[in-house]
Amino acid sequence: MRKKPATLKDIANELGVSISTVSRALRDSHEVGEGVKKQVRELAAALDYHPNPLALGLLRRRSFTIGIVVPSIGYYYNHSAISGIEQVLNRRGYSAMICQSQESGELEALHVRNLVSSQVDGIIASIAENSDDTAHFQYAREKGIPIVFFDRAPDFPQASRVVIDNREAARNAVQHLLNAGCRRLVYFAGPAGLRISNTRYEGLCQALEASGSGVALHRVVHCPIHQEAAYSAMDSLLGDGIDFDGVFAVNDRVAMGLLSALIHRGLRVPHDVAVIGFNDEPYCNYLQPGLSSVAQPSQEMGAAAARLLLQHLDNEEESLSPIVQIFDTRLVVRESTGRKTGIGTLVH
Amino acid sequence: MRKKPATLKDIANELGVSISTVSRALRDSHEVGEGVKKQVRELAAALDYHPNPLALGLLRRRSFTIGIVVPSIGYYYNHSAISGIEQVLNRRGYSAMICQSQESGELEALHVRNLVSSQVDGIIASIAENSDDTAHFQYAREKGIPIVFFDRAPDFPQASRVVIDNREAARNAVQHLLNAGCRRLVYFAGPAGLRISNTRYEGLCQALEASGSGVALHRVVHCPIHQEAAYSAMDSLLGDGIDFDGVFAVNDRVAMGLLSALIHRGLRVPHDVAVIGFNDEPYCNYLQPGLSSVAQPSQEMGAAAARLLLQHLDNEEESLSPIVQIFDTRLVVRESTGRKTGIGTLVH
DNA sequence: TTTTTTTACGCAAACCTTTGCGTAAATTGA
DNA sequence: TCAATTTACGCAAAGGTTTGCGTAAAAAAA
Repeated sequence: MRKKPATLKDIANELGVSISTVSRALRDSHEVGEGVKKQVRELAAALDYHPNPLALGLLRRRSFTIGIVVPSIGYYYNHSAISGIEQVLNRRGYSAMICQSQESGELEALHVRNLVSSQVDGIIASIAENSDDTAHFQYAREKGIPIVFFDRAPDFPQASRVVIDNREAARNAVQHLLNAGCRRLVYFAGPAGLRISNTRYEGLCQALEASGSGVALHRVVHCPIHQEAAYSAMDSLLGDGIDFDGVFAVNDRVAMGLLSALIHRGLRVPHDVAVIGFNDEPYCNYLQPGLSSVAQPSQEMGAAAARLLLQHLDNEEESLSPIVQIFDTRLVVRESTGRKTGIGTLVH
Repeated sequence: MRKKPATLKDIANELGVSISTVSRALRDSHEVGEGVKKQVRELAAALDYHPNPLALGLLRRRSFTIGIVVPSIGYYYNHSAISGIEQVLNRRGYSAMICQSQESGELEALHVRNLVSSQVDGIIASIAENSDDTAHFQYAREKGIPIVFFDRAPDFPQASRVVIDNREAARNAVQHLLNAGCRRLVYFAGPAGLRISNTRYEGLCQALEASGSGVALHRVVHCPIHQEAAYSAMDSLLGDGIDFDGVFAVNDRVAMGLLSALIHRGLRVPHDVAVIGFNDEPYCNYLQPGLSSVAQPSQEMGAAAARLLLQHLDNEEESLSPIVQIFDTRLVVRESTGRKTGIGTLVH
């Protein structure tokens, strides 16, 4: 037996006034006498009245629901960002529908169209790895639904985005590898269709060019974003007899897998091979050796994306033009890129 | 400029029929002629009509929003469970408000009361570590809002729960340590007020008792659920000169931290000390040595919790009595509890 | 005192949908 | 052919809230 929540009508009937008066009293309108106001407020508190969000939404033509679409909530970056999104959203009374594309463009499109059917007020998204078709986002935009991308954004100028400078971040990471003495690099790029990975590749090339001769990229390795896949990929790379002394990985999952393969093959990290990842996941510091990485302020970026979306929702009519926010990254140096001549961290 | 979604009225006006007829036509009522039905359906498709969820909700007295309260979305168990919850919920058109208690009972209470104000249809929760005050859940129940706990459940018989048998799981884990040859154990229990930790402690004791003499629990260590805290705690434990050869940790975060401290202190795992954690987080396999752990089907448990909640919502009036679902755990054995006489995995 | 202004409230529409009930017209049965 | 039934639709209420407009009574101004 569900208790019916108190409504304005309940208060109005009890007090013998009209519903409008109660509504105005609770909003502290000057059109209501002080005596009545006081009575209304007291009774509202006694009945534990809370305005019905659906009625408000119906009136305001808002569902107060936004859609979140990410490849996987399992990625540290994503659940960390969602955490930031939720914190901003909850304060404003919004709730979220979280959808996982599982790195599938088709599933992503399905989710987005479902969200539009559900009449969400806005969408925050990080796209699937091979998602170059943006028809579903176009569809949402045509319905007037604002979109904010974060982390992985497609080429879609009609939406705001919260991202990092992937080129620069990669350049810095690779420069760090070079500074550590690496000369023959391998790039573990993740899936071939991943835009941010390609952008990071450009940064990698820039760093190589800037450093002049004597350094080279010996291989770009593609594999799914799994530890296992990265492990296998590194294992077969070593089997091929490729000669390298530094690895830049598109993210920490991949780095974690390949690191494990290196160790199991008897290579010393960083003595034989230095490794750097991306995202600075919480376990990086606890791998052996500790994994150097590029840290992104994921939670802040999620919060920023949510704030941006709210901003678009608040300026509904003026149709705010898309905004791009670029966040800074931070290089976190650990043992996996320690100086080659340094004391090996693996010597227990 | 927000496009107004098509409504029944739009279709009705266009076709010169009444709103009710359109509504019935779309629901394929026998009270509408075939010709009209066809016209309505075609126009609905052309206008890309989707029923307004708020109007439906208002009518059905449902917000189609549920609240999720967890200590932190950063814990693997939680975001994995949330993933399962969302999948079940989204299919039924529900959205979620995710709240993090940050392990604070006060914040948890605040969140729950806010959710009640937001008139959520139900709540799925895993409680904060020291949350023995259940007044806020009581408050929600009095409003007729169904609650399903998962993982960490308080002593609150008016709500369903989806849990594991923590006593048995701990007993098995400790038995495994004993089988591996451990005789002097330490329990890294996490925060003192954590119910599941205390229950696991009971399981630990049962395993010790069952194994007769010759084995003993040498210390119970309390610390917050952080790698850093666990590292420090283990570090000072070693400083105290406590003699032990096996560690059972309340979860993998704690295990990861203490493992790191052991390694840095020069101890060999599992040769000198065997370690087992809980939850089987994705990185367990990639620590050095690989961390043995107790796996819970977190995503399935989240999905089960969501299904249970929907079940309660569907049987609203009959007021289904609380249901308890207990899931099986699985021991995942890795190097950290490998045979003492085995080849050390640390020898690179 | 009369007129104008202010105060303090109520009515009703709007937001969108479902559904019980009423009712013409068409169909069936006698 | 007339009554009884069926078919196919419309009306209106309900769900909870906000808000423009109308209007009595009270207060202020003339």
